[in-house]
This record gives sequence, structure tokens and C-alpha cells, in this order.
Amino acid sequence: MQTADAPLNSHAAPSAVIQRGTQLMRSAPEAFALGSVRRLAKDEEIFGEGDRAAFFYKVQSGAVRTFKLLSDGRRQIDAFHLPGDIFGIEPGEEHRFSAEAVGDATVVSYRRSNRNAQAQNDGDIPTLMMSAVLLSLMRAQNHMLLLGRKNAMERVATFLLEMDRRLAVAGMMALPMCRRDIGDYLGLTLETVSRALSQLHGEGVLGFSGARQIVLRNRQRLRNMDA
Amino acid sequence: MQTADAPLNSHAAPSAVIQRGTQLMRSAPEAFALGSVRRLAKDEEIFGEGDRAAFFYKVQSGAVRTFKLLSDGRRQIDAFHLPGDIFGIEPGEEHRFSAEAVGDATVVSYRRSNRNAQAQNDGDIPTLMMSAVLLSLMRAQNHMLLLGRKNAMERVATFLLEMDRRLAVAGMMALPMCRRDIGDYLGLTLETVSRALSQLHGEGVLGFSGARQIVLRNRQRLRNMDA
DNA sequence: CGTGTGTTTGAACCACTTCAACCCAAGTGG
DNA sequence: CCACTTGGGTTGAAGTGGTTCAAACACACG
Repeated sequence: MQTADAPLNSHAAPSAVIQRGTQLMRSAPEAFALGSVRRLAKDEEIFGEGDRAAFFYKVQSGAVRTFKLLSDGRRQIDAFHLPGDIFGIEPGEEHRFSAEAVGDATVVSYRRSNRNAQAQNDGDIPTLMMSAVLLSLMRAQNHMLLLGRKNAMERVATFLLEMDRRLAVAGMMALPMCRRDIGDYLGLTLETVSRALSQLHGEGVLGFSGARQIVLRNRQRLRNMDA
Repeated sequence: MQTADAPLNSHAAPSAVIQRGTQLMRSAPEAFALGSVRRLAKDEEIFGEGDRAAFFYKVQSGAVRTFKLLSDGRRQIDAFHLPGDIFGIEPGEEHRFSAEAVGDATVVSYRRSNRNAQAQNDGDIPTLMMSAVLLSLMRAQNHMLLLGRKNAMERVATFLLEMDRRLAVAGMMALPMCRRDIGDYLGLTLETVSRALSQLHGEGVLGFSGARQIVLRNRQRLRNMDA
């Protein structure tokens, strides 16, 4: 780990929420310490459920999955975090889920302020953290609808549109995660994910160049499938 | 609607997070306007998806459900809000889900500050709102695990333990919501919920006095079922 | 060029849904 | 005061979407 010039407000996601946070940061940047950059290999753990939550993180490159496990090993990935995303902010002293790098990745870690930002009211409470938490909550609410009420094809369609929006360049997306990860995110088995993708491929809705390079050929059809 | 003596920090839930927020409030109570009390009949709408998010709310009595709908009417209830719970805080200008009273209920509404708390950094950013949002996020993460990976009996066991913790008095709980609401919360049909409850009744794990008055007779068994 | 991890595809199974009937308690009105 | 309705809730029987188990395939990497 090394210190680096990595202010919390750099590389903000292109959302109105984060944009607002970014602007605000300029008025009180000294409140946000620079973070340390951490390079991670594929599948490397960033923190585990129950670990002391001394830091929170921003993805700089690659992707991170956060998840919970049941005692018998069933896993639910609650979110994939892509460059610019902030994760690991906790209500209490411990992390309530685990985080791992999906592939090789770099994250920037930020120490929870000595004058604990959540436990003080002295004027430098990080608005940007509020925006990050609200964004996470919004995504979680959408995801509960998916997990509770959408069928397999609707889930995969939603996933493809989400990933297309978040990481497509030049109409093509390079998925960083394997089929099992996708399944554990969507509440499906990896086989069901594979079958849905094959069907969409067969219908010409998407094209493959390798299992993880996908180009959407008919976004409107996907939107219709998404219910 | 009528104005009333209802500070945001009253009737706080017995969680460490909220407790901390409550304490902090004492140091800057003037930043939090008193709210207006609103009485609601069963099934009355508090706000709908897409409505302008001019207020957020705290439950004073009864229960509130927040939910999203798919185009064909499938519904996912993302949370039940009980007395002391805060709901309706949004990242943007619009509500991203709907809220209705489960039975007769009263809520206190708080106007989003003129000097918008989320868009200002002038020293009175509401720490209590941060706590409320973090609590919602924590519950959402637990619920995603339930919806994505637990089977029907595990879901019902989790639900019973949660409701027991949140609203039991003298070992007995009076559920405010019908079987359909429970199903839409747990991602199941009402019939599956009914069958699971009947089975637990048959096994002596719980007792009924009327369909909604439930007493847990063997919490440990339920915890074991909860995976 | 072989080995291993990830992906696809097939076939049987099953947990939950769907559809339907019935029950029960609380109104409502003749 | 009793027939009728209405809104839950329970239970049964059949159907099915997704899982499970299994095998083949493909491509990246030493």
C-alpha cells in the first residue's frame, strides 16, 4: 500500500447525486483526507464480514463485489462496484458484508476520520458520503424488486442494461465477472444465467466475442423484457 | 394535517445507530424543524413513486409499507416501517417508491430544509438522517440476501424473528399486515406464507390467537431454520 | 500441446406458484 | 334476527420455471 494523490471526489460517477457531491467538496476539501492506493489481485479480499470498519473505499480500476454468505455457503452479491463507486461505509464499527476484487483492481482507502464523521456534528460531516450511501440504497431498492419479483429473463435483461450503462465503451462491454458471480448477484444459478444469455444470443438481441465481451444489438427489446 | 410538537429525534428506535443520532441532536436541535402530524386510514397513500420528495417522514403509530411495482402489478415491499422509523429520504427530487399506511397510522412529516440539508455544508447537515439512511441500507442488504438466497421457510423464519424483535410486547406480536403484504415483502405468494405459518404452528414453534396475533414458542428453532 | 478453469447444454427433479374450493368472522340490510 | 356479502385466511391438487446433476466444450495459459 502506498499513499497517493487520490482525493475522494475524483473520478465521480456521472450521476446527478455524485455530481452534486463533487461540487460541494470544493467548498470544504480539507475535510477529506487523501487516501492510500491498494492494488488487488483477482479474488483478493478487501475486508470480511465482521472486520473492524476502519476504512471505506473507492474503486479506481477494475471491479469489486460486496456480498453476504449463509452458513452453508450460499452467497448473495449485493452490488458490483465499478471505477468511481464508493463502498464500505457502515453504520456501526464492523463491516456487515465482505468485499473482494472481481479481477485485478485498485481501490483507494479512506480512514474514517479521527473525529468520526458520523459521530460528530462540527460542520465537516461528509456530504459526499451521504450521496454515496443514498446511491447504494437506491440501487439496493431496485435490486430488491429484481430479486423478489422478476423472473430469470427479466433479471438478466436488467443486468445487461445496467452493465451496458455503467461500463460499455463504444457500444461494447467487457464484463469483469464470471457467470457464477452474475448468478449470485441476480439470485440465480450460473446455468440459468448462461441459458438466458444463450437465448438472447440466439434471438439476435446480443452478440458475443468471447463469453464476457458482449455487444447489445437491441436495447429496446431488452427494455421490454425488463417488465 | 396539523402542526404538532414532534421533534425528529423523539421515539427513537432502540438501536445503537439511532441512539447516537439522538444524542447528537441535543447539540443542535434547532436545525431540525418540528414536523406536522398526519393521520392515515388503512391503505391510504402517503406518497407515490415519482412524486416530488418535499418531505420525509417518521412513523408515530401503526405501520407503513414502502414498495415498488412492475408494470403488470407485481409488487415488492422493500420495508415495513414501525413507530420510530424514518422513511422517504431520497437522493434526488423524486420519490423512487410508494408509501402507504398498512392499517390506521400516524406519521410526522418533515420538510426537506429550505437550506437543503443534502445540498449544503454549513454545519447543520443532519447526522440523524445519515443514521436513518444507513439503517435502511443495512436492512436492505440483509433483505437482498433473503430474497436472493433463502427458501420459503427460511424467509418466514427470518420475518417472524424480525417482527418479534421489532414489535413484540410481553412475548406476543400483533402483526399489522395481511398475508399478501408479507408475501410481497418476502418475495413469496400469500399461500406459501400461509402454508409456512401453518407448518410452524403444527410443529409447535408458534401459537396463534387469530391469524395476526402470534406468539413465538421456540425462537431457537426459528433461528436454526434461518440458515 | 496438454491442463484447468469457465461456459454451455441436456435431462430429470422439485419447491414454489397457480388455480380453485372452502372456512371464518365481521359487517349490512331486509 | 337471520340471510347475504365481503375480506381475509387456509388447504388441496396440478403445473412449471428454475435448480440440480452430469457431460461436453472452449479457450487461455504454462
